[in-house]
Amino acid sequence: MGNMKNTIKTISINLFYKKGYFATSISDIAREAGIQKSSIYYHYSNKEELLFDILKITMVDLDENLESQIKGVQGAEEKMRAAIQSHVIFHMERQKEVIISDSELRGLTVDNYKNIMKMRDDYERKFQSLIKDGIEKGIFADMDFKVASYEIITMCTAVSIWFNQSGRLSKEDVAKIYTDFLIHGLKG
Amino acid sequence: MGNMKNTIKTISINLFYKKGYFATSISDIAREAGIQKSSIYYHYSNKEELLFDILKITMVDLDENLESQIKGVQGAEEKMRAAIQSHVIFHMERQKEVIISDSELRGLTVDNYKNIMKMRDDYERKFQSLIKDGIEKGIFADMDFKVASYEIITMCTAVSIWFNQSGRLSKEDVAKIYTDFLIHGLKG
DNA sequence: AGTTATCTAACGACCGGTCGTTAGTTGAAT
DNA sequence: ATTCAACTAACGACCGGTCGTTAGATAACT
Repeated sequence: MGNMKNTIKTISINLFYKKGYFATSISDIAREAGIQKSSIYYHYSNKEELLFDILKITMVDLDENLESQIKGVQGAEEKMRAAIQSHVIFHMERQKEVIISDSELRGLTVDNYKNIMKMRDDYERKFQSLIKDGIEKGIFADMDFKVASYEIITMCTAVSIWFNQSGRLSKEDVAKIYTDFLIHGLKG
Repeated sequence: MGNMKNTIKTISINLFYKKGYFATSISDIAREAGIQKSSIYYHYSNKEELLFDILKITMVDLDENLESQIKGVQGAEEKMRAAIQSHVIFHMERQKEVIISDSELRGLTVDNYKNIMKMRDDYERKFQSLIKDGIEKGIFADMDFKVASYEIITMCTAVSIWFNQSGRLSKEDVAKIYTDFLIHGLKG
């Protein structure tokens, strides 16, 4: 699996997802990694840093994913379609990490919490810009763009909860359904 | 505040909401209630029963709310509007409890978990029936009714996360925005 | 007298984290 | 080429503290 630090991170993602951050002990992680719990502290200075590392990387990847997918796309509707698709597919591919990101923010101390929330706000504002742009161009109906961004992001984020990799629908199927549904909502 | 059992429940809702179920200790609850932690055990046989009590009542109320709001309403679209409005408004009025319901299911043992999930499934199926009905009558576009139910329910549930009682928008404003947006999505 | 509600006191288990130590590796100085 | 200091990665024992829970005493009300 490569180096131990990565092993610890991967195991932590699985355990935090399965049992939750607080219910997962350092001993649990060490046991699965096949080392003593004290050895964890060579790689991470405390439990929270481990959580923060996971949350931070997930947010960075999510944001980079969005930027790369909308870059170069022309037209307000097409840009929004790309953004929705990017968000939905990321949340199907990185299910465990995004579920941790949504449910374990309480494990962070103030500074780290603010750090993550800042990234979230920035990400949210990118969707709001896309909505505003579509409204100004008359492609989307006139609406409260902030509420619209919450509607879109929360709905697309929740796909991580119910989507089943080996289920009836492919990621592309789901992305298409979500995109069409939301574009109709935006066009009004 | 009435009897102690109710006081304990109300305090628990606030603490579970603010700090999370696992991070809230029986001592925390007792301290706020002004009693010793052992006295909690006179009213609840263990910590999980306290959580289960909160989750169960919330689900029962949510379901009763839905039934009473769609009862007597005529027409597939109008019935769906009533259902969405019922769900959204409940999630703005009972923010703390529904957030606990969505994030603390891991605190339940198998039997209690199954109990709650059964109620959730039943509730979900009621939305699916409404969608199927609208599709059959040609009012909604032809679509995957299961995915559509996930789209609607998860989006409307998440209103509990961002809605601010003393914010810019009233509950009725938000309900209207959500209902219109989703009906457009359903009509395609 | 009996019941209800609370108290004090303690329990065993487990937690996150620290400590001193060790074995193996690396890299520069001699 | 050999020596030696620093670094990496891990060990196992242990700490103070908190947790949920239980047992038994006690006070207040009916």
